[in-house]
Amino acid sequence: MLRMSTLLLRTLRDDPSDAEVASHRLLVRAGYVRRISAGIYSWLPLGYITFRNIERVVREEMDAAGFQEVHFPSMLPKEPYEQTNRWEEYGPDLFRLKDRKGNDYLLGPTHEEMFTLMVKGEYSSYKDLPLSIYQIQTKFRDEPRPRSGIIRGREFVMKDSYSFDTDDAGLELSYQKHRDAYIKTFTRLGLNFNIVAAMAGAMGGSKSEEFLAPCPTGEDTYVLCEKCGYAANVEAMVTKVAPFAGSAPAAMEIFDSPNTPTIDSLVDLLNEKFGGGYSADQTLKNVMVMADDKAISVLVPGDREVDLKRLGANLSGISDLRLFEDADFVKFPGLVKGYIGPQDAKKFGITIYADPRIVVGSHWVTGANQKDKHIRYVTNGRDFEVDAYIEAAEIRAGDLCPSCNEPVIIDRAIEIGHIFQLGRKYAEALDLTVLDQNGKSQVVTMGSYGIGVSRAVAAIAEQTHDEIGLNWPREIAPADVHIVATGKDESIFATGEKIALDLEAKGLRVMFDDRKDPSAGVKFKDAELIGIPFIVIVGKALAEGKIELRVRKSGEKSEIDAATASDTIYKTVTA
RNA sequence: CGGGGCGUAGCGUAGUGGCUAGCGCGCCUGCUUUGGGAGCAGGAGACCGGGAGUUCGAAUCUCCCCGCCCCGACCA
Repeated sequence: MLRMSTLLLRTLRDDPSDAEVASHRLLVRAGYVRRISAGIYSWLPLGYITFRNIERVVREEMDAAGFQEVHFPSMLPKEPYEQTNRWEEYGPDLFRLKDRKGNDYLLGPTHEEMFTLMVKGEYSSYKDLPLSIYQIQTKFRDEPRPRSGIIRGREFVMKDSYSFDTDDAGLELSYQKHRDAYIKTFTRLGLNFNIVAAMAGAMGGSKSEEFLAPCPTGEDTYVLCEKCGYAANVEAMVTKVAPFAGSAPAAMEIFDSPNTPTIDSLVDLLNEKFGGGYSADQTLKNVMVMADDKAISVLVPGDREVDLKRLGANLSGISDLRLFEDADFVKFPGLVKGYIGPQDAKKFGITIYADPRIVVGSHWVTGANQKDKHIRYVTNGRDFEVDAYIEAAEIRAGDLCPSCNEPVIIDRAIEIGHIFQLGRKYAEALDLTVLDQNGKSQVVTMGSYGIGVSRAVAAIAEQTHDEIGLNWPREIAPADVHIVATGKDESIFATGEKIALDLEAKGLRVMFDDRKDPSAGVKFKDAELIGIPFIVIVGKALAEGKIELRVRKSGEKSEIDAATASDTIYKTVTA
């Protein structure tokens, strides 16, 4: 039993000045967490109970799926991370330290290397696979910007799993098993979530999906089709286009266009010159980008910007992307800033990437590669060739869903889980092989799967709180029932105590506000703030043999008989 | 890393060169009170983020440093 008279808990009446998002504000006010440093938090008793409840649910679901739990140290030697090149690649996000002999260590940001080596150390036959193992572990990442309380911390707890298979079909199966286990886990945690297509990107590998908990203060933006349920990370959103249906255009025609530095000014000029009917989406923007010191041109309709994040995610093998600067234009004298068109790109030796909307046969108004001149009827396939189509244009609400053609919305969410088909990147780097049926060495293929356990505390708080406080689903709440004793009569406290003990005997978890001093109002406010799902009030109604039972979520109140209170409460709670 | 804001008691804050740094919450003692953050009386708690400087005098002005929050870049 949690007794409030002795519980290490001090609720705050005012919002802490450094907290903005609801979960952070309420978790601090209700005495669940305290900030130690930027992105580093301590858990007080209520918070730690809640955290462990979530951890327990995650563990139970992983075990139920047949995954085995292991545990690695947080502090790890540099060498495995050098073998996979991540000692370098991770850059300043990696917490590094040295021992007294000057050897390098790191605080693990994620544990692919260690898991791979563990399997390598124990297994060497295809008969041992498939295998899925996991740990629940504190991770360290020196984030450039920790924020939103425990949503993005520098120290956080993650459940990370890894699957090991001999072939792609096996990996797909392991991936699906994790996907199913994640669905069960998040459903049990009471979270609303969408599974969205994501880019595997920096982790290497192919298929990847994110589990996103929608919430207005979330930091991830994603695309959602409310009609068919299609959901995708902005980077992974696919543009659906129809083939060009119009008639063949006239030959290219150059025209004067002084003082038209922007698309808007160009559209105005077009309408003035050619009698109206032009809009920005008929113009073609040639965005020059430096991709690891190679100049590329990205074509997008004039009404859209290039989204460098999308471009980067869809261009494989490029580590540094930036827009052309003046110094770059100097290196390409043929490119007239503000008047670039794709029709001469071959001459300049520039690779052309195009948004899928630039379909073969479509014609565009674009720059004439001469100062103060534009050109129209520039036709894809006739006047220029696209080297590769790429998803690089910005995504907007109202863009069409690639699976059902309805307009999509853009929504915000907290990322609570991520599943990847990693492939053989780590197994190759660390030489994890098994012998197959023919006695031949096979490189193992891997999947990697994460759940933000500490982050889930905040995500659930975000999705379930209301104006007056936290509001936990029963399974993860710090207790099932919060009994408030209020009044001066000793029988009130004795009755509260009796009900608490009865409920505990029935297997419920109880928090008992047995404090003598605080007034009724204080106790009610605290109970609402703390957010245990059922609140029982033993107070002045006891004189008439009544006790009040409240449901935190709905605010519903009922009077029950004191004599049979624990039975009634038990039934209501477990209903 | 760029832009903006902030740092005064456990929390929220007032205080733009002048007395012993003020108030609310919380905390301690006593009395009263007990169904919506009670009342009265008394009390404890602050090297005003740190350092250097200007000044007769600095929380207040100047410089440097540190820390924190928000937006962006970046990232689970």
